[in-house]
Amino acid sequence: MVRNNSAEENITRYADMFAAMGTDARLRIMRLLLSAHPDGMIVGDLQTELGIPNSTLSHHLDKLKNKGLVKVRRQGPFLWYSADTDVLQEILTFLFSECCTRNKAIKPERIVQITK
Amino acid sequence: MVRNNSAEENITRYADMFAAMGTDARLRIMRLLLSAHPDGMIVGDLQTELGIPNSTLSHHLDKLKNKGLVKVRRQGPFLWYSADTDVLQEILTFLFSECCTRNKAIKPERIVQITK
DNA sequence: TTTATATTTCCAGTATTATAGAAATATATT
DNA sequence: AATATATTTCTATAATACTGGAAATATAAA
Repeated sequence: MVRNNSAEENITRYADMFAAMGTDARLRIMRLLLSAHPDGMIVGDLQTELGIPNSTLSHHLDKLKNKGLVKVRRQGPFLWYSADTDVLQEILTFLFSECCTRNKAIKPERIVQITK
Repeated sequence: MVRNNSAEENITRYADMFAAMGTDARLRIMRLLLSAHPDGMIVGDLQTELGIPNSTLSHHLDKLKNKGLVKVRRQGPFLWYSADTDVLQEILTFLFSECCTRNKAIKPERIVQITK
């Protein structure tokens, strides 16, 4: 997929991704998937871990998938969901750019411990 | 304000902040305020710049203020809104921690150009 | 081909959010 | 006090999103 990378033309896309992470349930899903990276987790285990009804969980996963935050692969009867780290990196880079690079509102060293 | 800083107990708070940045209008507001940091901008100029009706803009600013992303100060008849960089730094640190530190799903150098 | 398990889709109810015109409030100026 | 400007609050509507039970689908195993 060819992706326009100028911040200006991607605002809506970033806003949508923030919205996708903008509920308690979905942010917890992302955290769980990151903790299980790169394998990810199957839906059933997410459900057990989070205590969310299957259909509700399925809707959340669908939204995360649609906004590009997670990927899925099937293995037999199981669906393995995993965090899309390329996209998460894009989000981090966007925020970092807006706050630290473009506008120097925040000093990078307040976010990253730069070890020499 | 004493703030619990363990990620686990702050998930809902972070989710709310992502949701606050999760619309086109509000993400554009944040970008504008960052570009005008640290002074910020008055509501009228935001309105002119973004072309949003005053009452709609006021609701968006209210949400951003409530979730802690912006601060306000009055100067005569003008309200100056500015990005709360302490809170933005918290968000960046949270994301960085989840993706890079806690789980090593993303390498830090893919986000920050570390210049020596 | 029957049965079991995993997950989604269908459907619907409820809640939340976004939008914006009009009226109200707050501050300043004359 | 009267007027002007800035911004919010009131009020309402429409749109979107969250939730979850029940039925449907997909895969595998016996």
